[in-house]
Amino acid sequence: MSEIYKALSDPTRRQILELLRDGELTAGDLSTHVPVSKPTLSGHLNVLKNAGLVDVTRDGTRMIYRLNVSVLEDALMSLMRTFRIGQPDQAPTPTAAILKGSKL
Amino acid sequence: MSEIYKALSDPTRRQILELLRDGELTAGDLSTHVPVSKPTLSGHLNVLKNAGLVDVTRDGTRMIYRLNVSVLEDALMSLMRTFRIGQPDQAPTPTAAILKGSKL
DNA sequence: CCATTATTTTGTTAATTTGCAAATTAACGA
DNA sequence: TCGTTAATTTGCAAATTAACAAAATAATGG
Repeated sequence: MSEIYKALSDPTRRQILELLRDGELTAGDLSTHVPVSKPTLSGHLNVLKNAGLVDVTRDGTRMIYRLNVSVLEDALMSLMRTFRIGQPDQAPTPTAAILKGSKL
Repeated sequence: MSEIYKALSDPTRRQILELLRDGELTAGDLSTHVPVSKPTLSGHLNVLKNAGLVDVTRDGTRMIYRLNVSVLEDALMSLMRTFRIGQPDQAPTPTAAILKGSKL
């Protein structure tokens, strides 16, 4: 599970994910948009693949990469639950409710 | 902004954030729960502080650390918007709506 | 099977990160 | 100002990461 955060921690990899956001791209397509050498790009794609954030299929000589949003979604939801983000506040205890209504 | 992802990419730092989730703790408190030396812990706390994920105040000889949830919240919300997570699906085009209602 | 295209693997280097022990700083109370 | 407690900074080693060029692999078309 920790591999996802590692994968997200590099700006080049986040750029790749954003490029894939609107649809699948080949390694070569990505190469024209991401300012690193092809071997370096290939390494980043491998990190993303191992984290489950992208899926790959082959089409002839090219490799087609696509985003796997659900993995990202699960990771974010998990973080949100852990830190209680975007969730209803804890229901106040009766005592807290009384104090809140009192003059002091 | 990229510092937040970097900060989150280390498991020890995520553990620290979780420990702070339920309330503030001193560096010493954290030290008893996190299995690294105090200098190492201090380094991690500094990374979290620079990312804005924690705030610090001094209380006599101790340093009190507390979670800054809003920074984490903003980062996650930004990611969700970027990848259109937890948002209503794209409004269907008129044509798509017609096709959806048809038998084929 | 050979040439071409697309991509990955290998080998290497430089930079960054993580870890610890030892030394240092900061605040407090006697 | 000492001595004590709490935490950080410094200095250094080991591990990891990101980058590239060159070589290797895989698939296709002739």
